[in-house]
Amino acid sequence: MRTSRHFISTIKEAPSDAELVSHKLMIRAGMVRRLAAGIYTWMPVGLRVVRKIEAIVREEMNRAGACELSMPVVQPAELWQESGRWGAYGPELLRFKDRHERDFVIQPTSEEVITDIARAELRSYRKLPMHFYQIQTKFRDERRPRFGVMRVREFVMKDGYSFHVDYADLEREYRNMYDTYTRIFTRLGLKFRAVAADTGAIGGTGSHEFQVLADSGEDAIAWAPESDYAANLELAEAMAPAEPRKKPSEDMRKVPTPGKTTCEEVAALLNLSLQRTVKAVAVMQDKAFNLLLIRGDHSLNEIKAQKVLGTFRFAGEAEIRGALGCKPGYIGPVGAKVRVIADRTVAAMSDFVCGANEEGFHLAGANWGRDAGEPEVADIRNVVEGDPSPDGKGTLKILRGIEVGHIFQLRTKYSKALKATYLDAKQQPQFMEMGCYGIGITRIAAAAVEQNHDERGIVFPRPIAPFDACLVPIGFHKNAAVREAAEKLYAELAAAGIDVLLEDRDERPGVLFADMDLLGIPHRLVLSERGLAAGTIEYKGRTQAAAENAPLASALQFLRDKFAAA
RNA sequence: CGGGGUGUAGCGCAGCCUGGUAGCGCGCCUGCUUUGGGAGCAGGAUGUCGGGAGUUCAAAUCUCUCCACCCCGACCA
Repeated sequence: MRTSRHFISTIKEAPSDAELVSHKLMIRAGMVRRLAAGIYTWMPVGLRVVRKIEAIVREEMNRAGACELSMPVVQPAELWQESGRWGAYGPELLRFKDRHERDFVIQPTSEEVITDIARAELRSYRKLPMHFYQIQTKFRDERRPRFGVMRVREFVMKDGYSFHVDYADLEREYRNMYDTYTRIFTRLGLKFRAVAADTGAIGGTGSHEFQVLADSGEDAIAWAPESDYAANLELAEAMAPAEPRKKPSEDMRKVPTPGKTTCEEVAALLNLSLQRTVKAVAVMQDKAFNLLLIRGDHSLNEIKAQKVLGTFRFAGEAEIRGALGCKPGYIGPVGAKVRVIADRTVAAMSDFVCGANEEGFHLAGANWGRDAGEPEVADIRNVVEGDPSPDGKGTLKILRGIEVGHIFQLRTKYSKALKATYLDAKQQPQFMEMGCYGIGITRIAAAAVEQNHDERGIVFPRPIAPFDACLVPIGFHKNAAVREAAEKLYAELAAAGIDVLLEDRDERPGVLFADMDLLGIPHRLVLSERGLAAGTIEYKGRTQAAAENAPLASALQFLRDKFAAA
C-alpha cells in the first residue's frame, strides 16, 4: 500500500473533549471519527488494526475447535421475551419497531439466537460438544459513553457460545478457552492479566476477565505479586484480621461532634486515626432496614453486600430517621434495633468510634458485646493495597485494567429458559450446559494504544500495527534514482508478503516522519540519495532512539531479521 | 436520570458581558522559494455563528424553547 492511495488523515491538535491518551492519539492518527455519542466510524488506518486483531482472534478460535457463524444484528423480540431478558435487560437494550409494529432489538449479545439454533440443530448427545462464535457489531445503549472507542455504544465483539452434555465437559471447554484467550492476548502483544471475576447469581466454578493493564483502566484488580492470585476488586476476598479482637480498655463515652458527619471529619476532630472509626451504611432490603458497618478508611463492596442481603438499595433520609430516630451522619450500631452486618475488620475492632444515633454526637470507646450486641459478620468491603492475599501468600497490590475479554460458565440458564435439550444415550431429554466467551475487538485497539504510546504518538505492537513497516524515500518526487530504487524495494518487500507502506506523498521529510511515528508503524526504512550512493538503507525501529544503516541489497533479509528479533 | 458546561470555517479557539461590516492559529487552494524531523513569503477559498421562535431599525451577542455534545455524579451516612 502507498500513502498516496491509502487515506491518511492526521491532525496536530486533538479535540478538546478527548480525555484518554488513546482517545487523543486515535483521533490524531485518523483511526476513528466520531459520528454521535459513543458511535464511531473506523477510518482506513483504524480498520486495518481492527482487522488484524480479528484475524488473530479468528485463527486462535478456529485452532481451539470453535466454529464461526454470523448471527443477525437485528433480532425479534419474541426470543428475548422467551429468555426473560426483554424485561430484565433494561434501557441498555436498544429496541425498535419495524413497519408492521413488531418489536425488535439490536443485539447487545446473542445468547437467545444461538440457543435457538442449538435447540433446533443439536438434538443428540452425538452432536455435542459444539462451540459457535461470531465476530459481530454489538449495540449497548450505555448511559454514558466515554473515552473514545473504549466505552462506546456500538462496537465489535467476538462472542462465542459452547454447548455440552454435562458440567464436566463445560469445565473442560472453559479451561480450553482460558488457555486460548491467554494465547490470543499474548499474540496481540499486550500486557494483561487473567483475573477471577464475580459470577453473579448464575454460579458455576467461575468466571475470568482478561484485563489489559493500564493506569487509566476503569477496573481495579487485586493482585498478589508473590503468587498467581489475581481477582477483580469486586470479588477479591478481604480476610479477617490475623489478630483477634482486643478486650475493651476504654469506657464508652458520648462526644459532641456538631456538624461532623463523615468519618474523616470525626477522626480529625477527635485527633484519632481513621482506622479507629466505624462507618455505618443504611440500606433497605425490600422493607427491611439494615446497617452495614465498615471501617472508616474502607469502602463498601456492593456486590459482596448483595450476596449477603440479596438485592438492596440505599436508604433515604426519611427511612433512616424512621429506623434510628436520627439524621444521617450520626448513625451507628449502639442501641440500634435493626439488623447489623459488620465487616470482618469491624468485628475485630475494639474501643472504636461510631455514630451515637443522636444528631451532633458520636460515641468513642465503643465495644462489641459490652455496648452493642455481637454483630453478624461478613466480608462486605473492598480490599485495599497491603491486605493479605486470600491465598495466604504475601500481600495484595491494586492494579488498574481495561477489560478486553470475559469467559463465563452460563450453565443451564438459557437452555432452561429456551428449553434447549438434547437426547442422551438413554433417549432422555437433558438440558445443555452452556459457556460463553467474549472478546472486545474494538476495545482492544484502544487498550493497545493506551498501553503503548510515547510523546510522538502510538507505538503499536507489530501483530496489530496498521502496517508492519514503512518505506520513506527522501526526494521521491525530485530524484528519479531514489524513486526507482524505492519502487523496486517496495515491490520486493510487498512480493515477500510484508505489509509495507510506501510513503510516496509529496511532503517534506519531517511531515512524513511525524506521520509514520504518530501512526505507530513499528519498523521504518529510509531511502535517500545519500544512502543510494553508498548502497545503504537506513533502518529505525519505532522505539529505537537512533537509526542504523544496512546494505540496500539485503534490505528484505535485514527487515525480516528485525521482525524476528522484535 | 441529577448537576454543571459548551455549541462560531475541517480541527483548536476569540468575539457575546456593553446589539451595529464574523475574526485568529492550524489545515486547505495558487504561486515562488525551501527539502533528513510537523518550512518561509505572497495571494486565496471556506460560515444556515446548533435549530426554531421572540424583543429590536438592527441579534453570533438579549429572552424563550428545542436539539446535540462534553464533564461530574448517581455507595460511603
